[in-house]
Parts: sequence; structure tokens; C-alpha cells
Amino acid sequence: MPRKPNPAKRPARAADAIDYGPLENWVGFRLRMAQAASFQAFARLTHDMRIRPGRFATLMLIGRNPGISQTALSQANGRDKSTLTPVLNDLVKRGLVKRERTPDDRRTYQLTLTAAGNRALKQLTACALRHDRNLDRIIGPRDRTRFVSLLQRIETALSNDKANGRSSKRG
Amino acid sequence: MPRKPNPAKRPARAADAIDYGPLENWVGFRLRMAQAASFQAFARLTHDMRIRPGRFATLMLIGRNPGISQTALSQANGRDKSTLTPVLNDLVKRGLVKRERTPDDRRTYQLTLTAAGNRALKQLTACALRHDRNLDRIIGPRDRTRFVSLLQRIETALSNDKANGRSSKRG
DNA sequence: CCGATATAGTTTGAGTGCCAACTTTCTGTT
DNA sequence: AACAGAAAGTTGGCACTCAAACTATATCGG
Repeated sequence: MPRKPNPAKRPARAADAIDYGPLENWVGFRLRMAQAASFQAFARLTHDMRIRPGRFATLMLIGRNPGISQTALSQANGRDKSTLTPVLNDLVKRGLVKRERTPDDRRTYQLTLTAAGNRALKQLTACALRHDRNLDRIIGPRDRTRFVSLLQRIETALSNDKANGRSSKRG
Repeated sequence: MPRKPNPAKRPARAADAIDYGPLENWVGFRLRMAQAASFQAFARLTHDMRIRPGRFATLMLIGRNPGISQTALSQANGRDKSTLTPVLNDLVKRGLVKRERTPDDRRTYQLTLTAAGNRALKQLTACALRHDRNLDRIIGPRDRTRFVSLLQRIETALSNDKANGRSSKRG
């Protein structure tokens, strides 16, 4: 029998002998690496269906906030509004999202999920649930809440840095 | 505390509270948002100099591991090897990195920093230090070690998933 | 030595992201 | 009503990323 390919073999002499220097324990670097790993693991879970993980949050936010505008969606999703244009074009073309003009403000669109969009969201949610349970298992139940709240604190603290002149008119 | 979905008659606006649904407390989503915020904050710090933040880890890893190959570098950096090609072309063209053929294996390159590369690394390290001290302040000294080690655990656990393959099917 | 296979790096194509400039529409001032 | 400015969305330019196909070199089995 010919020697078969060996995909499980150790990935060369790569990452085990590497000196990371100060990167080793810097939050920014570890954050990036963990995020990339998480994203790719999720991508593997959703690989079979035709929807990529980046679309998941988009569909979820539309499903939870029917009639949301593209700008509000982009802010909730942490992306620039221009990033959303090709994504929504694709989602509309595939019949997952409906885009309607708002009658009293003809600049904005109202986004809603179609029935197919709801089905896709349900499928993706199942994948995301598995993914997040996997992450939960890695993190452990004791640290989970604290971990997530720290992530959220990083997000809000650095966003405030960015828009330090922005005022909230929230009552 | 999430509010109920907006009625379809009125689009959600930026001032409205967005219902994040299960995203609210999912590790994957928070990880993505925190990483994006961290990256952009770092980008603001390095805005003045000619080197973008994505190059920082590359330079650091070459500086700490002189003679590293491109594949080993890409794995240490958590990026695909093809991503590295244009980056290294640019770094070499700008005189920050030297690329030499390995004598006994003419497929691989040996990467080292030039003097200018070391200077650039030093500058970027100063920026990164500031950035990471900022993150430390946000996280707080009590949780920092645990937080970083959890990030690292996510990274290694999901990378092992990938290496072992996610399918139980055997040909 | 030869042929099959593995590895290092490059190229290409698609997706995603930001920012700045732009069009269209709305709003406030006069 | 007319104009200026703000806001929603689109477009174009550039950067970064992955995956697959490709070239060149190395290695293993016979």
C-alpha cells in the first residue's frame, strides 16, 4: 500500500520553538490570536451551509430588530456602514433579507428577514450555540461571566477613546 | 437589559437600544468586537509612523527568531502563509527585512531584520507598550494574568481542533 | 536513478474591512 | 422658497485575509 498523506502530522518545527518575546503576554496580541482561532473554528462549523460566519451577526441583528436601518445595523455590528452595502446586496439577492424604503424618510431602508432568512438564522444560531458551548468548555463556567464582561469593557473603553467628543442624548 | 424588538413600522435608529439577542453574552461575538476595538486603538497610536499595526507582530517575530522561515512565521503569527508574501515584499523593499535562501534547502528563505528594521521594531514596540498598558488599565491587574491565559487557552484549544480535523469520518 | 509525494513560497480570486468622496434626501435658517 | 448643512446609503481606492492552484525543490520508496 502506498504511503498515504499524513495531515495529522505535526506542523513542521513551527510554533513550538518560537520566541514570542513581549508578544507572549500582551493582551492585544493574544486577543487577535484568540479571535482568529474562534472565527476560523466557527467558519469550519458553518462551512457546509453557504453562509459565512460574518453574516451571522448581521442576520441576528436584523432578526432581533426588524426595520433596523443600515447605519444602525453597522454600528451595532461594529463595522463601517459602507462594509454593509455589498453584504446586504448579497443577502437580498439570496432572498434572506428584505430591504424597503421608509415612507417618511426616503433616505433610509428598513431591513427585515424573510422566511428563508429566519430559517438561515435558525441554522446559524444552532451552529453558533455549538461553537459557544465549545468556547464555554474551554473557558470554564467559573470564569465565563468575568471573561465576557472584560471583553465588553475593552470594547466600550476603547470605543469611548475613539469618539471622546460624542454626547449621549439618552434622557 | 435588552428591550423588545422595535415595531416594523419605525426603523431602529442609532439612539435606540439595540436588541443583541443571544449575541449579547456570546464569547465569540464579544471577542470579535473587543479585538476590533483593540486593533483600531493600536492603529490610532501608530498612525503617525509609516508602519501599520499589522506589521508589528511580523517584525517582532523576525527580530526574536532570526532566520525564521516564512511558513513558520505565518503560523506563529496566526496567518496564512500566502498573506505574508506581499507583506514581506514590502518590508524587504523598504529595507526593514532581509530575505536569504537557505543553503541546504533552496525552497525556504531565512528572514532577518536589518538595522532599519530593528529601529522600526523599537518604535513600534514603544507604541505597543503604551497600547498594552492602556489595555492593562482597562482590565485591571487582578484579572490580567487569568484573562491572558484564557485567551491563550482558546487559541490553543481551537487550533488543536483544526489540526485534528473536525470530522469523524474516515476515508 | 525514477516516480510519487511532501514542503516552501507565490499567484490569483473572492470576501471583508476602512476611509473619503459622492448622491439623494431631510432639516434648519433666512 | 432658497440655501446650507446634516444624515443615509453607495462608490471607489487601498489594505488585509484565506483558500486553491501553481512552481520549484526536497525526500521517500522502489
